[in-house]
Amino acid sequence: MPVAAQHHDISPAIPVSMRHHLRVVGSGIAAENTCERCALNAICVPEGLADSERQEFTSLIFQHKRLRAGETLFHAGEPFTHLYFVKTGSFKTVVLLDDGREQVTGFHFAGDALGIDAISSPSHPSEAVALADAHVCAIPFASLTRLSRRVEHLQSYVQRLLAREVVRDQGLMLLLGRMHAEERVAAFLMNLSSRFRARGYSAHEFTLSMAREDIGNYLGLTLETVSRCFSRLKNTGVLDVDNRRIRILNIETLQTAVGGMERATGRKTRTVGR
Amino acid sequence: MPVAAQHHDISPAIPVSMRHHLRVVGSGIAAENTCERCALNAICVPEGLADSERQEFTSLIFQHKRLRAGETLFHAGEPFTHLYFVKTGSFKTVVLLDDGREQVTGFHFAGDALGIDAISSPSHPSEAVALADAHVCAIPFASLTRLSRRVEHLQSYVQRLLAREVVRDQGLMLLLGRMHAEERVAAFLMNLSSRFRARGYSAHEFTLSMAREDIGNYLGLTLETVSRCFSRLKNTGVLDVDNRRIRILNIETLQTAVGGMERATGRKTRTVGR
DNA sequence: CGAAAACTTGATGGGGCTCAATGCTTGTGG
DNA sequence: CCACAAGCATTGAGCCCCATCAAGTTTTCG
Repeated sequence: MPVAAQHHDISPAIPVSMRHHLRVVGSGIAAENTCERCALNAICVPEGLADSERQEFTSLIFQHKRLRAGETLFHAGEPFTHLYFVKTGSFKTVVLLDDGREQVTGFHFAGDALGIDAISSPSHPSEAVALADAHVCAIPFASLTRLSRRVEHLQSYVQRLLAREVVRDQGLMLLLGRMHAEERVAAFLMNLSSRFRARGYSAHEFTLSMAREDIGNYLGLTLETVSRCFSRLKNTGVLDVDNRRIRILNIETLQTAVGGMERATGRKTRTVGR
Repeated sequence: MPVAAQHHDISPAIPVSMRHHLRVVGSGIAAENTCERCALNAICVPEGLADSERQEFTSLIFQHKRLRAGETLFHAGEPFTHLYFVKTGSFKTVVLLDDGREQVTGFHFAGDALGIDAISSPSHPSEAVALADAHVCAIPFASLTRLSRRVEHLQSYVQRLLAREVVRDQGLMLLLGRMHAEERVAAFLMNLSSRFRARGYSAHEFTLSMAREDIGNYLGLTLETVSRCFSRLKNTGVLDVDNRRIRILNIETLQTAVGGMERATGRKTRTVGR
């Protein structure tokens, strides 16, 4: 099975121009270290390392793991051993409540780290599920910690991963606490758009790798509400939505839809912000 | 002005038996280091340090700052220089949206750290406001980083602070995304209860230091809804609420009110979780 | 192809927001 | 010390956004 996107691989694959860098020897686990030639090098591998240190870092990655769509990379409560980096495909992370309720806390694409929230815990507080066939690198966290005692940059690297996660979570809290349904959906799309652009994909046209239900759960809405918001944005000419294919036709309007302007319909302006 | 609680200091003060440890010389900024005799020593100061290292850590605290109720410790966007620990009083932390909307992301009491979310950022992403007259210790973060290069335990200490914050945020996301109003209020009270117990105060009886509006903002509700939930819990005999004075009469019922059981009233059971 | 999953769209109702009035608490100045 | 103001909290009435329920349609995949 080739690594390149299949017809049902709806995740944002690495751009064609870069794909040859990602070839993995054999199937399943690849022993060969390919970081230096990996397209994601600049994203995963910390900056400011000396060549020897950089080599030490990349040599920590001794597992390349494959997952099929729907498979779980780690479950909540499982012992925390590795930090992961998404190479291809995409993931959702989910936290669970005792009574079975779930909250999707994030979507993760090529270059994103997985398992950050387990740092300093014995076990994973959340679980990570592949949304499409995926491929990850695994770094044993104990080794990373050991190495970071000698290599100064690595210390702040882990710190930066954690801090970025805190700020990201705060943004989601703002969304969940203070935004209306349509604002949440607009914010979600803008977020995807800028992340895809940062990875060298189109910011205006992309394919969602997650179901409406996952989006709804992430945004604190139902799948029906998400679907209706998509339709409304489509009818107002902001988006073109065809199943999971998204084309942003008017990114300025979408951006203003995030902020608190009065709604497009001439309804009474709410004092916005519950 | 004495450090001990005043009649309008409605924050959970350090228990009377411990107060003499907290006396600060003069007013304003105290130069003298008092960590060794501070009641919060076990909470703020990292464990597992050698005596000399512990002394180095506490010697970093060269500022003790006082704030009156309503004053801001740091604003969003301000350069990040210090990590703070609450000695007395209480704080709320708030993140801001461009259009003026705010989200309260947490309440912080004696022993809690402030400014964690600014680590690895040039500036504070959130702001911290004193809810009552307060007193904090300030640690210059650059010095802490420098020291943590030599002292191994300090490295994981900062990491643990950050990681704890991530997990805390995930809990709030679950609350904001998946819980009903009354569940949110119950969860909020249970959270306060256990934090007060951990600090040696009563878990059943305490005084809120924040307004209904702050609680509502924190929980993604309006102040009216919070007030109504309080009243309902009072009428069902779970709580005794008198303004900001809270007495938990039936902590088991309050706990079950957090999880997803059907509502107390005989209403139709919802499939819970939007 | 056929079944299951995913998505869309409509109808309906309720939880919580909005608006509004009132009571209570705290702080201030005469 | 009391009156007054300002802020905070409670309570009620009305209504809207979005969850729920229910088809019907499209897509996916064995």
